[in-house]
Amino acid sequence: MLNQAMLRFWWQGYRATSIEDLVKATGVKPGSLYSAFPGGKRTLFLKSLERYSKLVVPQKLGELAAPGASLAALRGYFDGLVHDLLSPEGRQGCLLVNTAIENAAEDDEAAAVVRGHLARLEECMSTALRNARDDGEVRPSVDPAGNAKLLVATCQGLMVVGKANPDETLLRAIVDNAFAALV
Amino acid sequence: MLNQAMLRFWWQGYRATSIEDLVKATGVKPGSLYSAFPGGKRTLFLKSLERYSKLVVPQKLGELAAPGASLAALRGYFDGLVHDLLSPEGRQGCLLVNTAIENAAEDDEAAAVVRGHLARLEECMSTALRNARDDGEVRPSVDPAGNAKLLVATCQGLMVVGKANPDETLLRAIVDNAFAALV
DNA sequence: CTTGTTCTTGAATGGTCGCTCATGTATTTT
DNA sequence: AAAATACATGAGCGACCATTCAAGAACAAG
Repeated sequence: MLNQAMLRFWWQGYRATSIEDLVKATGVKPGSLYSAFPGGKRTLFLKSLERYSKLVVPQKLGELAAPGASLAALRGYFDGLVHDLLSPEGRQGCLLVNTAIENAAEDDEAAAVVRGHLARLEECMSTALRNARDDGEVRPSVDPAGNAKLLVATCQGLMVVGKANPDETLLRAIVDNAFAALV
Repeated sequence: MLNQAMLRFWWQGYRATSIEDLVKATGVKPGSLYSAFPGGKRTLFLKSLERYSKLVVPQKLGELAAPGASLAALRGYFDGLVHDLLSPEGRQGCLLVNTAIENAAEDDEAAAVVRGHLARLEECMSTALRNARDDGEVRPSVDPAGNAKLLVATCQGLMVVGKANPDETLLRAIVDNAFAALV
């Protein structure tokens, strides 16, 4: 049930997803839905965000989540992002990015989940950059903490651009140039 | 009327803005509204996008739109972005970024306006980078075309991050690191 | 089998949505 | 002044929204 809700919110957005959609998609009737999720649609949405954050995000992070992650893992994450944005199933982008735009301004709890995600992403990237620098894979002058923040922004931007213009050449150029700045 | 519509769509998003909102905000009654804008809400939205693109965007671009724009103008644009994201009136970010996330997947016409905006932005940044390189303000190895694409993504990402986490230190760090990679 | 309890159901609620159109009010033309 | 045309009005349309709740089904305990 929660999984279907997550998928719908992911694909269609919060406002565009109606309870009836979820009822039709899952077979769970309104009464059961509301007794299982007190607080209704919004609660369901917040739980969906958490589920996404705990199930989908780690899968997308892949090796990048490992403490020993290095430049290859970082690059792999970006390549995966590009691959997803170009595939029909990945066009919806990232639920948390969509939430940042659609809900963050009016829903502090949702914004907090997004902030948590961004912080985790930044941490992963920071360790990967530190490892890469220690291994001599990037310029010694690269500041891992600062460039992690930049790379977080870059991958959010990649998803905005990819959503409006899913062009492989363009997206690859963005990633290439982001990494060219590091070596 | 169109201006009010633009502001509402900008601040609240497409779905979250109802016709009644616009009627209340402008005093224009539903009948007049629909005879002035055949096609109803969606037409009004598309016209709002165009208005934004022609009125708000050039103002934000500032010197960056000039053919002689250089590194200072580019930096000025990013600083302006950060400033806006931190001010209460600027928290809504950019209407075209919001549209990319909320509507691009389901509305090709809206997506086309966003693509046009991104292309224009990329062009401005590309010229600014070329000028900067010719003036020796950035490394000679910097590829203006490629880095323009990257910077476009960076500023889209800046707005996503800024919407979820409007923290001055973080946003400034992103901009600083983006420009540090150029010199 | 009977009773008590939990879970499930879907019709119904009041509200809001985008949108229309008969009617009333200006404005122009004759 | 009268007629013709254009514009403005807002009550009302059917559809859909999130949500509730009385009634029924399924199950457990005695």
